[in-house]
Amino acid sequence: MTTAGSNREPKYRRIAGALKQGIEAGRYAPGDRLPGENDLMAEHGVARMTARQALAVLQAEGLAEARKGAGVFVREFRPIRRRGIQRLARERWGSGRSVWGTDVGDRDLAVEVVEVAEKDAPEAVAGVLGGARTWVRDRRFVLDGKPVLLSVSYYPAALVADSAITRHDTGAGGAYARLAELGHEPVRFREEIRSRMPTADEADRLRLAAGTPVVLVCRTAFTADGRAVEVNEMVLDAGSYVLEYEFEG
Amino acid sequence: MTTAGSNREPKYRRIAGALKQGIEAGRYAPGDRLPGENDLMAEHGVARMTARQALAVLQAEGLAEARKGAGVFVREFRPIRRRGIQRLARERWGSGRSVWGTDVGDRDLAVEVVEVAEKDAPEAVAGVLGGARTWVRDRRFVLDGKPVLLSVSYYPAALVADSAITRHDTGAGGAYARLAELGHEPVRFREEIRSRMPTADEADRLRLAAGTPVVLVCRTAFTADGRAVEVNEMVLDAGSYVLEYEFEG
DNA sequence: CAGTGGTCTAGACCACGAT
DNA sequence: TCGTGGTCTAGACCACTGT
Repeated sequence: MTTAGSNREPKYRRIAGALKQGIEAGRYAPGDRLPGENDLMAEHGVARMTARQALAVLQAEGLAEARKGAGVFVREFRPIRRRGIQRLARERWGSGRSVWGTDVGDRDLAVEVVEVAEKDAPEAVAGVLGGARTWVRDRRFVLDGKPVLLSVSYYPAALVADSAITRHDTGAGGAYARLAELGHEPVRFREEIRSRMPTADEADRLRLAAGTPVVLVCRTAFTADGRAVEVNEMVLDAGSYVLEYEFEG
Repeated sequence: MTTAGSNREPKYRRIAGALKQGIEAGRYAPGDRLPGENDLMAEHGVARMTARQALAVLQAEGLAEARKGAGVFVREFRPIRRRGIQRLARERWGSGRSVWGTDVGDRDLAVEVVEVAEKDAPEAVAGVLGGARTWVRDRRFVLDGKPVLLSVSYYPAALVADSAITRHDTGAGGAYARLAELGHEPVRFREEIRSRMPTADEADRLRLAAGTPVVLVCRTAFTADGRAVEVNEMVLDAGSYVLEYEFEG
């Protein structure tokens, strides 16, 4: 087969490429349904598995999303902005004028408290906090009905045992206000960031489409005298967030 | 088929799960070869496509990597640490004691200059810099022979036209030193971070295995009077980096 | 060279979503 | 109910890697 000319690109890639072009050219807008397996089989004269492979490429790249019994649809990207320093963010310099324009989000954010319990922290966290015995606050953040963030916070048990941090509702000002009242106000923070594909559990709890990575943010909060009083491990839906940090050279 | 008991997990997932367990349990160490398609077909009595699907799961999750003609291998994760504020990073508080232990990297880092040219910047960048006419520095960073970072920097053409920023070698201290000499020293920075699956071109230029996301970092540098003098768009291999930021509340 | 993963076919049955 | 994507089979040929 294959008349003259070297066609060394696999069929499924050619098909995927054609679909991608269609998306970029705007022939398929975000939310639109793409041609289905049967359409591609007929149009390109290929077997079902080949058509599937083509659609799988778009899904793996995060461009499309399959809905069982309905079709494959073009995905949308409307992330929310998370600022490292909220206080400074409102200063005059450089305000507005961000490269990735995103809604600041006055949307409906719900916080589900999954669990609050006294537990041993993982080894790496225990090393930072100076002891394994911790109170753990496990929460999930849901934006407009879509889960976007899993958050697990660890506090040294000896420090917070008698505070509202051990209860579902930490009260006004949250855990940091309670730490401050205890004489351990966090004033400095370190955030470590990486990204990878989600585990099956993470994909489930964040309801992630295939082809969506997660961003891992690990925040450590320090008091003025350098003691670590909180480690917060967060798992973010990468399609829902843009992180922002500002600092001086 | 399927003797008693509801086995509603697809075969390929069961097989993938078994392989994952093997990795977690250490039966397959990083770099080891996993059972191949033929092995899985024989062991589980399935068709080739099904065995492939199982192996595809591990690759999509970034746990394994296929090498044509050789096999599928367990991947390793040894990222390098990139600090937002190098100066402050050496202060006493909180030094050491990071949650994700990673080599600070005294490894061999090569910088390839792909292109230095005067060009129109993309619309979003032009908006930040206050004009589309820019000098563009396109570079690729290679660590121990493995590409880890693509970097494209934009500078207002009117500002840097006569400086070494327009040449391949910017000289001692780099572009920031040249900007300082021109009276436009960058003193404040904003970095915006997101993550997604790579485009085919990015995967190619970073030699990414399937199942590896990229991290996008967009840095904007401001002078003391609030003028943006550089926008640097970076594409990082997510498997090669941990980003770190420190700030005060 | 033998073995590996990569691509592809032509069927099949299923669970699910919308109508 | 009908069309969709999801899973699976049993074959096949190819290009590549290693020895």
